[in-house]
Amino acid sequence: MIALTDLAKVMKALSDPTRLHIVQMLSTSEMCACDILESFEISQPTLSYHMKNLMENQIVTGRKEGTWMKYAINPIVISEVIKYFQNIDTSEPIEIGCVKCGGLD
Amino acid sequence: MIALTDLAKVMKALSDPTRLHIVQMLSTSEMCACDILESFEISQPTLSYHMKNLMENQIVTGRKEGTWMKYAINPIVISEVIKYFQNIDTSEPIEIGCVKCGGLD
DNA sequence: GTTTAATATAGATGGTCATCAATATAGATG
DNA sequence: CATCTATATTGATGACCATCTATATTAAAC
Repeated sequence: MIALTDLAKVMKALSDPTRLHIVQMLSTSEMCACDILESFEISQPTLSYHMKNLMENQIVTGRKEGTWMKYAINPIVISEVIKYFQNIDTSEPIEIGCVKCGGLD
Repeated sequence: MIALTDLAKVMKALSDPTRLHIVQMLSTSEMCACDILESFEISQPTLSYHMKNLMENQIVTGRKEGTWMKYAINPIVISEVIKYFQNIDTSEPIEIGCVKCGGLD
């Protein structure tokens, strides 16, 4: 199971609409930076900054091919994130009742 | 499907270790603020700030019971988050090849 | 080897965030 | 109503973020 601090970093990396959109684009195919850039209204350095962020948090991988940088999703981290949220989702909310305020009876 | 801008807000709300931990605690039972507070080394106003954040982003619900505020997970938003990631995960990465750099011939 | 194309880095800037101490509100209880 | 308890709001602060322009690096191509 992924550590909470690491998960928080992954979430922070995904807390920007531009990066979320990039991840979505990469889910269907590996892409180079130049092609990703065309889909956005941001400058080239800003895209580079976003890609660095996504790579540092293991969300995407990058490989150099000549002058191009080809980016792809890292499915391992994605499935770790899914595991965490499925764990949240499937835990039946139980009425335990807290120490001070009671709750059930 | 949830909009990317809304999803980004949810992700931002979940990009803090304290809030992630709170969500994890709430996954097993509804809790009052006072009990949540005991698990952390933060001040009461800081917890209140985090809970407001989680509520504004629909991640948790809150109901007043006397002086106590009882918080619970909102499973709907959690499942929306899961949907996004599953969509990323299950899309087979296809080598499409970009306009400029080719890829597959 | 000079030019051109793709990407990265540096520096600056306005904005947002997590936190705290202090104070306010709201409800229960004597 | 005075008091105590639980929670919320306010105002301040240092840290981090997304973005830009300008510049550097890297690799291909001529």
